[in-house]
Amino acid sequence: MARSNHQETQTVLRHWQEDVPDDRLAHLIRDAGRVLTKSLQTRLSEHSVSFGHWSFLRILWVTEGLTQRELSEEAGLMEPTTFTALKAMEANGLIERRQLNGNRKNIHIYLTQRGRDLKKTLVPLAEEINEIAVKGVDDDDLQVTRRTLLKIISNLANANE
Amino acid sequence: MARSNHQETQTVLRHWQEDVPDDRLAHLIRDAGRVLTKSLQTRLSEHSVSFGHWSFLRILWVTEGLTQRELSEEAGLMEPTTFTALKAMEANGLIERRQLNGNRKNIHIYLTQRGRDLKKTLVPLAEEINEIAVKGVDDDDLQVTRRTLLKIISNLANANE
DNA sequence: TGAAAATACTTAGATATAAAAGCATTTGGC
DNA sequence: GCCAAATGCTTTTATATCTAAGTATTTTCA
Repeated sequence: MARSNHQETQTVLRHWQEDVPDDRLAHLIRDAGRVLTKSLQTRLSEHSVSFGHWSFLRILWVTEGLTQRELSEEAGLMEPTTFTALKAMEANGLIERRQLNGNRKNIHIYLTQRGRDLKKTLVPLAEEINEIAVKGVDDDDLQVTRRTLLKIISNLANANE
Repeated sequence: MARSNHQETQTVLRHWQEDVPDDRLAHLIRDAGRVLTKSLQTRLSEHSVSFGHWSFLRILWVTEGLTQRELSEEAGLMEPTTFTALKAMEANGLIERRQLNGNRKNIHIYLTQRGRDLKKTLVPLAEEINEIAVKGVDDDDLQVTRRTLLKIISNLANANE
């Protein structure tokens, strides 16, 4: 598995060193995202946590009791995505879905002890990947990259208005 | 549709202007990729082309007759992804899958006239999105961003060895 | 030359994600 | 206080992608 993973990332790399198509920046950004996601996914799967669940755990480790909708906003994902992920996480014993104060509409999400405990195991994995990813990159360059990506997101947000 | 798209990208934006979690660079890269993909997807769908099909059209506009495996490599995607996409593209009349020279193993992919003609329509869409995305960004910053992303991909490729 | 190895495609099943539409509940204004 | 609008969750359906495993074909080499 590490093997084919390696081959795959090598392929992505070679691709980028060779031909440079017209919409290359978009393509490059997507590829980087894919490699990052896959690296995390591989490590998380050793703890039976999927990438999608990680996104919500991260938020819940900071704030429990949010509604599904609030979680969607925080995660930047659509509600059906959130819904499906949370249902699975409930089934896996990572969270509980509770209705409070007689309100039958809002569903609040709380971690189980198991979900809470995973923080200590999983956060270091993400930090490790970040360290690996940016090794040898100037801090200045990272700043520029962050700024550029934010600008791209903002430009497209306004254009899709 | 443009509306909810807008709201969604706005949500992503707000998210990034507010809290800054620990693995923020990875998250930021993925978000940028998602916004870029969605922008292209929206425009492509007006021509009944999905984003997945676009990836292969782009390659085929440069070189026809590649095998499925070669296309996978070029696109940086796994074979089942390629297989499924090409089957659908064949059904949509964008490509033809042919066996040559009595070789019953390799399948070579050719564009139909319709597939070929789409180039004039679709390439400008991608160019437009790129222009919008990088508007107001320094050329130098773009260079730095490209270099940084490449380095990230390369770092992770080596780490997954 | 015939069996083992390598190659190429295909199938099956899983995850991540979204759009659209439906249903139930709450809220706000008259 | 009631009804219309807004809100929040759920279902359905679709796309994009992967891993793992299966099948068929070609190549290699003993």
